[in-house]
Amino acid sequence: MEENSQNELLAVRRQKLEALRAAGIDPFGQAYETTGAPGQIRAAFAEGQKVRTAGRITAHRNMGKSHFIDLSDSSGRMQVYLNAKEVGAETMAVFDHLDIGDFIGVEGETFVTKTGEPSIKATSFTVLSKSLRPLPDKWHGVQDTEIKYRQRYLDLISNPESMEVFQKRIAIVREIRRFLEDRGFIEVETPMMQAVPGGAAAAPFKTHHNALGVDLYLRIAPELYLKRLLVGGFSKIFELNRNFRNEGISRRHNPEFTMLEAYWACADFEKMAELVEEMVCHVAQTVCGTLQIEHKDAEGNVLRTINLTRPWRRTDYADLIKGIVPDWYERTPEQRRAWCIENHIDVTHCQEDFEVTQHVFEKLVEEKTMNPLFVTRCPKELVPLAKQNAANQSVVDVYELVINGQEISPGYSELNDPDIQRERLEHQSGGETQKLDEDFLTTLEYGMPPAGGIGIGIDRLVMMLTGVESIRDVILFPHMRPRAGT
RNA sequence: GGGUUGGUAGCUCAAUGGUAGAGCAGCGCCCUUUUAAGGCGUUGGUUGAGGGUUCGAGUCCCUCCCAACCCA
Repeated sequence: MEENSQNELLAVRRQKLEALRAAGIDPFGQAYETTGAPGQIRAAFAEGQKVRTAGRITAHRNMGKSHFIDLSDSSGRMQVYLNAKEVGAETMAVFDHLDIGDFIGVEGETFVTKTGEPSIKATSFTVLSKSLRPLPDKWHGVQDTEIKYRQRYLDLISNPESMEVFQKRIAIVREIRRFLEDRGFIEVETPMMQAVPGGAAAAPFKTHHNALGVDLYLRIAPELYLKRLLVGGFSKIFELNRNFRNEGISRRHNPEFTMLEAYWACADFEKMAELVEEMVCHVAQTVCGTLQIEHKDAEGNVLRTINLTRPWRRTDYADLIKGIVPDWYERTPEQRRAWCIENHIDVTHCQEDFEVTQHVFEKLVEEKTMNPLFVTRCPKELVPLAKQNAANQSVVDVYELVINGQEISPGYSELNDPDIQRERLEHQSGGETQKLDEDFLTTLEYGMPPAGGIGIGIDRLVMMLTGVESIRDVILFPHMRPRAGT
């Protein structure tokens, strides 16, 4: 396939490459000083300015003796006008060897065309990089999901809406950092390779350190190390980085994903809920400019609007369950299972009674909750690292924040009693349990201040704020099965 | 892991079991303010891979690969 059809398109570009070289022009040029990126010049446009800019040629409109080209990069697009009479025949001969996809630098003066388009009238241009392969369709861009994910650069070049989502993601992460730092939290870095993969219940990736001769695991959560820092005297810390879980890939799961965890000494889960509420609203207001987040389908119809207006609803876990089945907690475990079967909720995979209840919660509360909801005081079995409630030892002082039908953020009053922590970790039950990190338990014995802690799944937060349905659309390079030859 | 849908030109998409097409891109020509520029002409295919059924397969059957969606 590469031999025939593709090669004809490639051959033409290779010929132009050689033609440039024959004309004494380096097709892969040097540094080029600019007065601004294409999108910046367009955004701050003023007529009659001498400017220099650089970018990729993404469109070419040939009028005979004059040409219009679009130069683009992540900043946006700027039109360049090239007139044979003004730049001369020699320069136009060089221009004939350029293609859509090439990078050039342009020098000229700004003006507005008679159709009102801000433009640069080029006096000269410089070849910065020859593109040897054709770009995707200029109008439809890349539609093939496989190409979008495997060759993200093509998606970014040709699909402005994809570029916009990633720009928003970058802004969201930046605003979260700014928000936390403004409130006195400092960002720390803890190990991504851990001897005991703790802090969550998940299958880890295993690796090996040759010099030490030990197996290590990519972290599934930073929690236990951040708590070691609370013991060490830090009182307001956060880490915003990657976690790794060796589990299935789906619309909502990528093997590596970005997590924010923050800890605040002498705070509790209620104070953390306040913090998260403020933070998400700050980010939405700053990045999206609104607290009403519209999710649209491919045709642009609004599917739903998520209303982030404060205050956010807070309801106890048990009350939410009772809202579905009022006498749920008066029933026996067998009766609860029977109710699930009657109501077509598959709980065959649930080993323990609390898992049955949790499954009902996930299907009938979580998945149906679009606007923010803090689910408070969850069953203690679900959260072995949180403090038990003083009045009701069967629940823990936590919230689970649900937005957009997904768990976006948990927040705890952190368990700081080393003996209870040991017991809770040793007596976990159900399908998923956490590893026992002896070194962490020893650390707790030195004394950890009471603290509030939160986690926020950044990918899911970005999905919620940008209205995309798949985690792959908010991760630049989502994991795919490797393909031979690529 | 199970189910559904899909894979055709560089890209976006067509094609009752009966000669594989269009638009864009490319190439050639015309055009000095266009913007999915326009007009005329033109190149380009092992239809994801491999088997099978048939006079004849992009299309039907089987196996495999890749992807998306749903379920677990």
